[in-house]
Amino acid sequence: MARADADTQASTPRERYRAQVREEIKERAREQIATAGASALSLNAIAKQLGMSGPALYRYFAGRDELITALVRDAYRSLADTLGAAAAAGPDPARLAHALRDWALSDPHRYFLVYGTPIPGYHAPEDTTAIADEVMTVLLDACTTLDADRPATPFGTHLQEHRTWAEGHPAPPAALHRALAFWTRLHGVLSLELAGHFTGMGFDPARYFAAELESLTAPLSEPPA
Amino acid sequence: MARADADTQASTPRERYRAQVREEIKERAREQIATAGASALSLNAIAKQLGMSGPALYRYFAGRDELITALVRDAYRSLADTLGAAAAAGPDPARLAHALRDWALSDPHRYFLVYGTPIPGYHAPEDTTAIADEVMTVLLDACTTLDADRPATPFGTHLQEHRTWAEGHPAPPAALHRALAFWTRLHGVLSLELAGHFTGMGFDPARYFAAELESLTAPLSEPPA
DNA sequence: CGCTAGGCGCTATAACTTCTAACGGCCGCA
DNA sequence: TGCGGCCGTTAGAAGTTATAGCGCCTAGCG
Repeated sequence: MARADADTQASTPRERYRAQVREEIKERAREQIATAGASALSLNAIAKQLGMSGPALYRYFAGRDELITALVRDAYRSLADTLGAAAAAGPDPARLAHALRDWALSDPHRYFLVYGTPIPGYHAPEDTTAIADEVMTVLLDACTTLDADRPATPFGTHLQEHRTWAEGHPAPPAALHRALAFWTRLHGVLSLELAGHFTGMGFDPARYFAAELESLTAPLSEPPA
Repeated sequence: MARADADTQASTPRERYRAQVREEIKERAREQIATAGASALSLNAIAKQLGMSGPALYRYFAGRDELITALVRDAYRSLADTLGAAAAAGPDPARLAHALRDWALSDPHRYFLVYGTPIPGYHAPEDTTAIADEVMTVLLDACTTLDADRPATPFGTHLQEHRTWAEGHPAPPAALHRALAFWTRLHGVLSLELAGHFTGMGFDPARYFAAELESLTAPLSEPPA
């Protein structure tokens, strides 16, 4: 679970207390987001829930934006840890996919903190892009074992020539292409499922996810239909 | 373009004026969303831009929610019209895909109004689900011409047994599967691209979109990598 | 042509939000 | 044991959504 947040480890009792309160604030924020959405997050309400009044929260977070940023970073971290743990059990893409789906379903709002509608003014801090790289590396590892000596697709060669996102990774073109497809196709399914766009359509999202996964792990072919 | 909104056509001069003001309010709202995001939409600011003050807007929209709902419905309508127009030029899935991408790129925020992070409390009005059906029908038409007599995939047979989303449509199982994949895969690419998750990765989003599209239109195979 | 009812926009107000400023008390460290 | 710094407080400014009630102006009817 890798629950050792960078916040939690502290030396002095003051810092320890501070980290604890920060964590509790984030917990309440998560609850609030789950019930009313990220846009309705109210610092005042959180403070009231914690028994302290209004501006006290500003000792812990510079403002609403910084609180949300912290939540986004935690979500990214949680995703990377989850996929990392799954990868540790074996570099199987299917295992990764199901870990991703379980992670997404276990807390949809957390998923949307990472992959949801972007906020125009908001710029992700550098460390989140580092975590994003981490995620891509895990994916690339799994795909590299899968198509070690697969011929390159046309788009794969384009990726080979523009692989700043896989700078130091030894993945061949086919693996680059597959990793990218892995990411976007599974996101396509999960994002629509979590947003409720499948409700009332009748079919089983889990089975469709499995079908898409199969199109991703199949040795070479597998049509969409 | 199908710019004849249901609002615009009115008989009495009063209703005409009212519809015009409503349209202008929505226009300003769109501008504001484009620059600051939907969550930062301010009725007060809109009113100020229109030269009238605050509560006057409530004559035209019951509140922030109803304004956003109207914008969502317009966005849905625009999407359905765009795809419908593309389909009228021929039931080619590739044409539909490019129409979709052009539509998405021409106004990313409009795309996220339809497919973005859902707001927990918010329930889409019935007519939007009707429009969603309309979109799916266009997709199913295109896919039906493509695999009229294609053998059913395993998941395709599941879809065949749970096709409440394609109730009256004559699409065969293979077409059902392909239409669904069309939707989710292209959404996967577009959603990540519009949200900026591809920036800095180096490759060309348009080429990747084309590659995914090819995986969707290929007669039977085409691997991800 | 004139009169009236209703839509329209206004101000005032309430309740809410984020966030800054200044004050007091407690806690931990030396 | 002292004292510096962190913490939480209240007060307040500026913003938001939304309601209430007032007048004007106009469209439409007699």
